[in-house]
Amino acid sequence: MSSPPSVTVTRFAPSPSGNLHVGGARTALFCFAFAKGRHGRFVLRIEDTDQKRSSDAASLGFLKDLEWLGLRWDEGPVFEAPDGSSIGGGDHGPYFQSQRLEIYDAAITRLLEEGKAYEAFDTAEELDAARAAARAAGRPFRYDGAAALAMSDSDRAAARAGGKPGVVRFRSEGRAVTIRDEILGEATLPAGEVDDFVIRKADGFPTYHFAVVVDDESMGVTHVLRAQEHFNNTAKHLLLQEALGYRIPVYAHLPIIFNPDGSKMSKRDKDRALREAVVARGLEAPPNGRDGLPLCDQATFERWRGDKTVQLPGEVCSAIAEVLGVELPEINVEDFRRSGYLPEVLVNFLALNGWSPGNDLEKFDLAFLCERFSLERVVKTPAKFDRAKLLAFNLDALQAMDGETFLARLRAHGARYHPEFVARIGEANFAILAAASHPRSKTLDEVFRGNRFLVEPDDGIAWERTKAVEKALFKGEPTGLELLAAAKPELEAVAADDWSASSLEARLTAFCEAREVGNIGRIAQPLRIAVSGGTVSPPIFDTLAMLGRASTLARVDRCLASLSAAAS
RNA sequence: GGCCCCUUCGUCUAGCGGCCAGGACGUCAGGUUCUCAUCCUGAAAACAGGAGUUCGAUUCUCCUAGGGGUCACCA
Repeated sequence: MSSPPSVTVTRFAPSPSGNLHVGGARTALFCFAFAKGRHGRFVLRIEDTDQKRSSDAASLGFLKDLEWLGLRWDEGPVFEAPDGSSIGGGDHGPYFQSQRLEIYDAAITRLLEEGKAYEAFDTAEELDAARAAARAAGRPFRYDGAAALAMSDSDRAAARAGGKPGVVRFRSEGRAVTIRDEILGEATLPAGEVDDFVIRKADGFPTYHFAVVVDDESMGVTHVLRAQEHFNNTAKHLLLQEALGYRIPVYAHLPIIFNPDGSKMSKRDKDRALREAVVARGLEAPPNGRDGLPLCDQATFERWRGDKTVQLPGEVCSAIAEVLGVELPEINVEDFRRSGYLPEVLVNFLALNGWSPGNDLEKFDLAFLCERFSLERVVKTPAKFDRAKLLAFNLDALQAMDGETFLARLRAHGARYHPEFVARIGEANFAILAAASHPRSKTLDEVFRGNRFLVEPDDGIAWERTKAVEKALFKGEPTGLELLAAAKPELEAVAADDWSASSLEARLTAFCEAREVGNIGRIAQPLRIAVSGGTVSPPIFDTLAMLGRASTLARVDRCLASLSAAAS
């Protein structure tokens, strides 16, 4: 059943090698918005024609990320969303290219029969040599099909029988091709630019170019929105479409998203960040994980440490970073989710890289984007991904929430990424923590990362003698430590069943006034250090309330004992 | 290197022949605050360069420079 041409159909066609990264997410977002805004269909197709690089686990990861962003596909792999609803399916499947081999073969057979494609039996070595020769001569390599074309049927039969793996190449005849693009305009690749490219690999799988063209046709795709790096490829696709008698979809090539330094965003950035940290610390061996075993073997670690081109598996990279306390740059959608960004914020921010609604409007949701998105307003220039602005957007969105929503979303994030923390802190205290953190958090995750002291055992608190700690504890008259000792009886005077932020505040405010120590900060800071080990925590009375009477007093005692001795 | 594309504050962008070139993030300077963060005021900050076209160019054309993409049996 094919769609009437009046229906807009877009598709997002990732290859499942790795995770969905923000560039891909932005492409998917625009595809989604464009289709939805025109009451069309958004198709998801998995381009797994590279057997070496594809894996089932990776393709499933994509689905989860897209769903999280709110980009539900109308057709594609079937996926059960967390809310129990089902996404995907459709009449144009299968949606995994690896399951569509017969379809491609039929089309290739047709081209072969019509003389628009031919078999070739060049070895990788021969091709490499030809490429090297072209390079040495200072000209670009273009495949010369003369020899393959000159083969007779019996030559080919002999080659096949001899077990020589052959490929099928498209006969482009070196024609000039004009590409029409909704964003970039019109461009002509001169004759000779497109050579006889491979359409079926020796392993029997189609190449990307061929599969894309066949699938876009059979899935009724009317608009191809994809990254600008595909612009030149369009010439090949146009040639194939003409040879196969297909419709030509509208093309729109989206600007690429880069790192702030202009490099491509990729997993490599994580390896680089981790390697720098490892080298800076002089680490010679892989650290141990929670189970006490090294996170990877010594040889792998050394090779990775010394060679910038070597990458560690993603999980190993993250695990080592976590043990070392190194923050890796977020690259994949999952990374941003783990870091505590909101999906609606990521959607909003991603849309702003390459598109804007005009009129100085920056904050909007997915529905607005669907309604307003248009190709005319997509810019031509590549964007550099600005995490600082994303962070500011996230803060704004967090602050715009009501307390209840913040609590619910914080809880969901905690359940997913910090289950032990959530279990230990308990329901009532979690609510206090959420309320106290709400006005001061830029991400969901920092609430958990920054407040570990709340769930540590009392004797697990260690006091680092940083400058800020020294100042708060040992400077002034009286010193912070002396004030802390003096305030201890005040804390003890608050009964366990009266232990709340408000009673503590009343008590300690009175204490400050009586002692004429002035600002409440004079006692807040020593207390904060005593109970948390550091100089940063939620407002002090909330902090003490969450800790409870016993823990607070135990920690103050330990602090006094440990640091008074050190001071003298 | 060949071919293709691109060029407004540090960054994301608005602008579609006549604007004191606007907004946001960031930065800087003040202020509020028990830490952190938030919050409030204010400021600095851009049309890559050169020729044209035009009464008039950020806007149109060309050239130069710079940036990007692509030249696989990867997508």
